[in-house]
Amino acid sequence: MFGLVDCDNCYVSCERVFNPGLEGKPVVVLSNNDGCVVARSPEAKALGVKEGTPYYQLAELFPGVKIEALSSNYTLYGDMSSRVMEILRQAAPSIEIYSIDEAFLLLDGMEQQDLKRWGEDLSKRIRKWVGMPVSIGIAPTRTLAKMASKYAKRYPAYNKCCLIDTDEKRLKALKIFPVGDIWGVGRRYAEKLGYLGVHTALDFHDIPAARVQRELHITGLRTWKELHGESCIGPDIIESKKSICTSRSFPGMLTDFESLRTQVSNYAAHCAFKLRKQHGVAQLVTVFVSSNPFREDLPQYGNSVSVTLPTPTATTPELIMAAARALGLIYRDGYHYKRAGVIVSGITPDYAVQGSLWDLSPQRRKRFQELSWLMDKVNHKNGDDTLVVASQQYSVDPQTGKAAVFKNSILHDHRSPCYTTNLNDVIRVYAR
DNA sequence: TCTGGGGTCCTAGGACCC
DNA sequence: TCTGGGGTCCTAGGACCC
Repeated sequence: MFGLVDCDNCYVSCERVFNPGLEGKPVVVLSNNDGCVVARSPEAKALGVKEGTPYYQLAELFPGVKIEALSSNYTLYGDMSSRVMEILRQAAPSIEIYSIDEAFLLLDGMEQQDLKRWGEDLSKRIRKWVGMPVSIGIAPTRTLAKMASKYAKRYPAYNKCCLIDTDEKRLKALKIFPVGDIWGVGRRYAEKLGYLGVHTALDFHDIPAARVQRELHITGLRTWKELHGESCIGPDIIESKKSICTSRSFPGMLTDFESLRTQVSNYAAHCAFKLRKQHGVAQLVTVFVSSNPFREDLPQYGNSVSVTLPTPTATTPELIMAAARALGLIYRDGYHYKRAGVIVSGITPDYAVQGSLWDLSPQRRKRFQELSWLMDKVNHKNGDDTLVVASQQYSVDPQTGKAAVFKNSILHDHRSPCYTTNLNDVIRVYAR
């Protein structure tokens, strides 16, 4: 049997733990730059606030309604998440962390237990110890466990845990479950199935396997089998990523190469950091840029390019240089850039690096490695971006034409303090 | 004024190999 | 007149997830 534990309105719940005044009110959490709604409290959902709604439209869409809007605070959410995961680790034989707010439990050897009761107790414990409300689904396959967790979330009568352990319960659950809500069926597949008259999970369950394979390919067939009770979707747990991406939209728009390069340097540095953290090195650096698709009055441009490194590496200077070179290949004058990003891929473990004849000298490489290692150490101790490569803050003063320090800032005007990880933040709040 | 970020897998088609 | 067969690897695009 598999369990799926899903935090209810994860980001909003994290905020409410430290700010109980938000309880019972419509609350939303916003994306970077306070752009879009990415999380909603049940009250906000009930009002009809949709995920992805631009923040600035909330006032127009819901006039006269007081909706609490918070900037996202991923440091806080990440820390709260790891506390929940720690409890799960102690409770279940083994767990697979699926995302910041979800984990699968592998319940091997627990078939004889009263799993319904066990799940209810686990949910209660997490609520009590961490303050996080969670819904739990338990079933013979991961797809069915996901479905069960949605029932647990939707209907209070389940008492936070829904168990599907018989064919009767399975078919009953499938019957009223919208096909588009199945794990593995996205918007496109749901549309396609709709044309074929397939609207519920049971409709989907009842069509022949060959037809599923033809229309939805192998991935769709796996989902279909899972609904029949055959577990065939393996653990999706990736120890080390195959690609690492850092990208951002800018608060405004950038029009000159230097500003863009400064941003891209930052993203490359962040990719390098994440790469070192998983003890990997990357062979390929991809840079992409795009203008603002919402500004139809401006000329549009988007492009990406990849550069191959002579030797896979994870040092900050090398990745920044490669990214800057790539940016030079796709940058065009005359556009208003809204977004850029860096992707590193072709990742291999750092202990088995194949050298190249055309590479840096070993001495230079070694210095870059030591420098990167030192930066990680300092930044870990003193906070992110305490120590950066100069190009990460480079800018040209438009008045004087001289180089100046660039202050890179992402807007988050409504951010809560990092209650669990930053003492200074907490002191500041209490002082207020 | 203002519209997120980070991943994976599968498939088809082309390049290339013997 | 007439030009094979069986593979692998890579990439772009499309689907999915949170």
